[in-house]
Amino acid sequence: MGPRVRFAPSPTGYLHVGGARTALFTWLYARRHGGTFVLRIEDTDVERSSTDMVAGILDGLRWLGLDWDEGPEAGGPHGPYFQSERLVRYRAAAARLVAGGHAYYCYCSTERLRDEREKAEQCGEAWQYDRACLALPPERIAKLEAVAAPRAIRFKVPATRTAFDDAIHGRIEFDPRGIEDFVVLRSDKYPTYHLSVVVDDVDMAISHVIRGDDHLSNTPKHILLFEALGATSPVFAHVPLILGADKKRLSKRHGATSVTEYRRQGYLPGAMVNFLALLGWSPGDDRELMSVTELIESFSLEGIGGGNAVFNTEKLDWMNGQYIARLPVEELTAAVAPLLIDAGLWPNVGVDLQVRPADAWLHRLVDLLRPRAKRLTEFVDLARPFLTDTVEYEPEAVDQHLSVPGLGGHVAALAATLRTLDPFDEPRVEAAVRGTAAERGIKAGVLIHATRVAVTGRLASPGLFEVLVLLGRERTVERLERVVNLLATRT
RNA sequence: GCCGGUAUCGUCUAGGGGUCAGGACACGUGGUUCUCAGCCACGGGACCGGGGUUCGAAUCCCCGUACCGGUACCA
Repeated sequence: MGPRVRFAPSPTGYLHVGGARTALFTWLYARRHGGTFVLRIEDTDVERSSTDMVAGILDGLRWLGLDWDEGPEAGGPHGPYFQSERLVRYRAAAARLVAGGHAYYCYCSTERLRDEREKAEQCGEAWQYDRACLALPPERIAKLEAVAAPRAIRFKVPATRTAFDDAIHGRIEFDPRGIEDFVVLRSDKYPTYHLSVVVDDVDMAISHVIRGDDHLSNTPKHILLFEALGATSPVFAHVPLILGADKKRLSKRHGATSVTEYRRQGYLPGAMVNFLALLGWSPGDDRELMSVTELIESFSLEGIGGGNAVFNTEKLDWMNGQYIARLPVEELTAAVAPLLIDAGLWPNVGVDLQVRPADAWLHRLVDLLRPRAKRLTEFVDLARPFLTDTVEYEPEAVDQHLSVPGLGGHVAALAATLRTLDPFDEPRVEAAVRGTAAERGIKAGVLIHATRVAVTGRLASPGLFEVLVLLGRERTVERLERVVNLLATRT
């Protein structure tokens, strides 16, 4: 039996990169050890949760390739996997705690608690629940019950020290005096986070809890609950948080925080996974570009560092570029095509494509463009000159390369040569361009640059001869002649 | 405030009582070249501060500082 681990997001927002990384670590751990990855939706906060958010989170996980063995849509023997459907269990557990003397009813009003806290705060002190309801006389309780006074259930924190060995941080101890008698079941009969996680982790037989560092301080409460419920605590591993460039907790201010957003911006799931895996975790050697298989093989909780990590978009960009460079053409094209379609650039091709297989041509284009793209979305702009016949000339390009004296004649000569060139392949096109330049007594570079501007309108493009061949003879000649005319009108 | 965590190039990190403190991103220089990108080579750049322990500390211990998290009838 392998370990049972879980990822338990609350659907109050989209899948955050921090959550995604926690999910990734958890998933890697399960896959590494032949365990079970459970997905549980913590939607007890009905007000803030929504089914749209759930769908978004599932989509995000699927996009990253993090498949779950048990959970929404997958089912499993420990369901239901939505906390909102498990309320009876929490209430039963809370009742059991009361019955066992581990918890007690609390009738204190939120106003009173708030006032006490404020009062203490004014004196610069922290206030902890004073156990006012722990020793309520029976007749007082009877009276309160008679009027059905709202009551919450508080956990009676024992005076023993709690300690545990965190898989990432090592031994951690807590003084019980720092922990107040926290509420486990609210007066509205909804559980607090502490109760629901523990009950669910027990029910779902979770062996390892891998979660964000922000839960480290809650862990003693959870351990106390596991004990009170008669269960053994799972192994805990608290992974450090992801910060923004200013070392503050990553938030909208830092730009994109949801994986959906990164997907939209043109990042490949493989790159995202690879990048996230290396944020806070290291295989122990110098490897950086790692396939999912390699990640699984090398993953261990010990490899996770103790400190928070800054989300470095530049490195993500680099890594994405690496993935774009390595992805098989078919896959890359399949990923890019929808973007071209959305931009209205495809299918929308010139005459040449009537005789060429369109997909093969697109493959060549994508291949030509890929070393220049860090994100998929960049393909749209890069591909534009190839997919539309309206050449937009960049002013600087025109200034720099089309204002050469006598250029019209040179370009016209090149157009004439190319018109009859057959076959129209790279070596011949190159020879034609260089030959024309030589005949006309100008440097090849001058003609090359002018031609580039003529056919793409831009200062930069892939290698010119490859561009011309891909464009085809007719479109090349047509664009060259357009420039010849342009230059003629100008002078 | 109290409790907990963390601290190696700007960033992600490896390492760990004796190393030229290694790699990657970013940056700089050069090469390839028709431009850009890419690719290749080279370069600058770090052990938070102070005390201990030790022949020797960046590494172990303590204190401090900074940052992060928690301190709710949020999760």
